[in-house]
Amino acid sequence: MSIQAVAAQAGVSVATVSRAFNFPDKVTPATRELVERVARELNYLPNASARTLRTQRSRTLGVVLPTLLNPTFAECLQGIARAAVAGGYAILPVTTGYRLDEEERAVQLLLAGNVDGLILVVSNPSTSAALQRLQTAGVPYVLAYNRHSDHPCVSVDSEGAVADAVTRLVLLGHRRIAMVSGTLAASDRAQQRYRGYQRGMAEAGLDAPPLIEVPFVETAVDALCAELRPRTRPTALVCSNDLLAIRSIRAAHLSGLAVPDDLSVVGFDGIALGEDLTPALTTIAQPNSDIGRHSVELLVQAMAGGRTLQADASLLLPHAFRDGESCASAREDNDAAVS
Amino acid sequence: MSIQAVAAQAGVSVATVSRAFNFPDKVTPATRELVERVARELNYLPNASARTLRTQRSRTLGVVLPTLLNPTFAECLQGIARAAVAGGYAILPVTTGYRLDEEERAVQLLLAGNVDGLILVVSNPSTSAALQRLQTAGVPYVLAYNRHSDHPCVSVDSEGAVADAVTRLVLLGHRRIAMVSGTLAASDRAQQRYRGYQRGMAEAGLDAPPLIEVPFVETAVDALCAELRPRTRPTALVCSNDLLAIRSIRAAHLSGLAVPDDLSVVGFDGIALGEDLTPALTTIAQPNSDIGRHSVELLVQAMAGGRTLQADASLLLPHAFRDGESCASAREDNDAAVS
DNA sequence: CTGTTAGCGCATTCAA
DNA sequence: TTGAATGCGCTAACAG
Repeated sequence: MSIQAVAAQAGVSVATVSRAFNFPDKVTPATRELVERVARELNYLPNASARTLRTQRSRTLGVVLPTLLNPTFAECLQGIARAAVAGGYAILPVTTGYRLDEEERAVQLLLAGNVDGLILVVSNPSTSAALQRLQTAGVPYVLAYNRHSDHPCVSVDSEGAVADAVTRLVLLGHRRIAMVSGTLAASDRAQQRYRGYQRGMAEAGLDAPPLIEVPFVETAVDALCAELRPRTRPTALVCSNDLLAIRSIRAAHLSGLAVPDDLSVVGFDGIALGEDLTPALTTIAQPNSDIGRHSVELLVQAMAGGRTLQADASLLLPHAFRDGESCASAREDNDAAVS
Repeated sequence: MSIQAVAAQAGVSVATVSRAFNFPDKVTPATRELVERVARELNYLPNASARTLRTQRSRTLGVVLPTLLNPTFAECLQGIARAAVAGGYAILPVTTGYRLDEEERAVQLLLAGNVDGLILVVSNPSTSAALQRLQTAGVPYVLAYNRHSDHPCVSVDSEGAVADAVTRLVLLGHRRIAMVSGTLAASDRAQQRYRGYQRGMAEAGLDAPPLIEVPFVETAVDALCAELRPRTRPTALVCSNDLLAIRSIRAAHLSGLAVPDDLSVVGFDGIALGEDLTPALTTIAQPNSDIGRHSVELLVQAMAGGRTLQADASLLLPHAFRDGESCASAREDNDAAVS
């Protein structure tokens, strides 16, 4: 069903049909209605490829995310989708599974698909070959969650947030506070959060035990259990994301520890699911949906001006410490337990 | 960066460049390498829109899902993505938020985008206007999770699975078994699962209390709490999906009930997260990733033959009762509690 | 093995 | 206000 067919059936030229759709004001109300009626009857849909080819714009935004199995990114994507539709854009989401080669492949795919701009969560902005490509291609983009002074980013102050969380735990009487993180090398957020942990511990004058580093994708509850052995176990765990926090709680249970009585657990991300858990997850909540929304708005705004986004357009969104039930005061006998 | 530029730079015709990419065997190794080198130097990417317009195929599959906030569909999408890549297809996922108008809008968008085929989870195959459109458009499609004798579907026997689950609960000594479901009208799966519940109860000679129906999207833990009031409360809950099961466990906790000691909870879906929870979710596990994979394979196979998929190609995949910790024998005093 | 050329469906000049 | 004609980038005849 092409514009030709509609034009023929309506007894007008293809140009008129095109105008009736794109500039309704530029045709007589009579002809417009005629065209619309015929189009409807014929089930006509403007061909997106042809339109993109002709106009050199697709009104589509590419979205590159690590995974949708982490609700954080699913929530963000929903924010992106909503804002994109509102701005008259479609989205084309792709996941990378935290793999660099996939990151590059994704950007390549999206570029070939003529997206007008990109929103991406990359492993590490400093070293991302995908970003390099984008820069040279001159395609507007914005990073979400990532934080880097050379790129336009929409993020939160992960480092400060974690440092604050550590301070809270210290105020609750905790001394042995450990951090659980996904593979540091695979995520600049993990690195920032780890720095925040180190800073918080240092400020409290506490020794930071070695980072408990586990894979992002697999469950690794067993590995976590190993870290909760009685003699050396921490009384509080700061987790680099909510999924890890959930697994840590599981590991505690398997190790015979009660949360929060024997072990406090703090997450990071603020996934909605966390509030429905028992114990409800105590976490540093990011405005995931808003991160998506703002990313779109920044991008669309820049594109409207025919510009690419610059680093100085970066946005730092507020986070919030969300009090749940997975965190409590250190018990007296905990000190005994670890000594 | 167009094929023209590459051709000029390499000193060959555009046809040769095209061949070098699409039929490497049809050009001399020398020219192929030349073209490849030049293309790389120029950062050339074949324009997908132009290619689609010309060939009338996009090598893209549209995917219509209710939401990605339910990990079930995120897991399925991952299966789809993996299989699609393996088959040389890209995917274009869209969510509908369980809304019919969005369902139709999504199909429209994808059709305009020239997808070669669609995988969709619709509200109700019988009444879906979107499906109607697809049929008349003659575009190949397959339904995932939905089950209907007039359409090609990849699904599990939800009804039988829930009936079996009820039987298991009865064997554990439960008599007051209630069902928690999302809005029935918004999902044929919910309807099938409810029928399974009714059948299971009937077969056990038990009275089925009224369905506890809550919204799909909101949390509705409060509403669930209301259903757990002492005098009439069930001793076991069969939930139409894992998210509802999680919320039910939360509601139990808020109501002062222990799971599984005071209340058994069975979910449906088998989301990976469920295994990391405490208590680990007892659930009817669907092979979410496989549902996605098989959907793609069926579709790709049909498209390769230039056909649309017919209802008789439908696949019924095996489900499994996954034993967790949210389910236990009915306690003696439970009968006292409800009497 | 390689080049020339037409046309996919559409938006957009330029004329009328 | 409308129509005719051009070309976006590419692939697929067809010719050489």
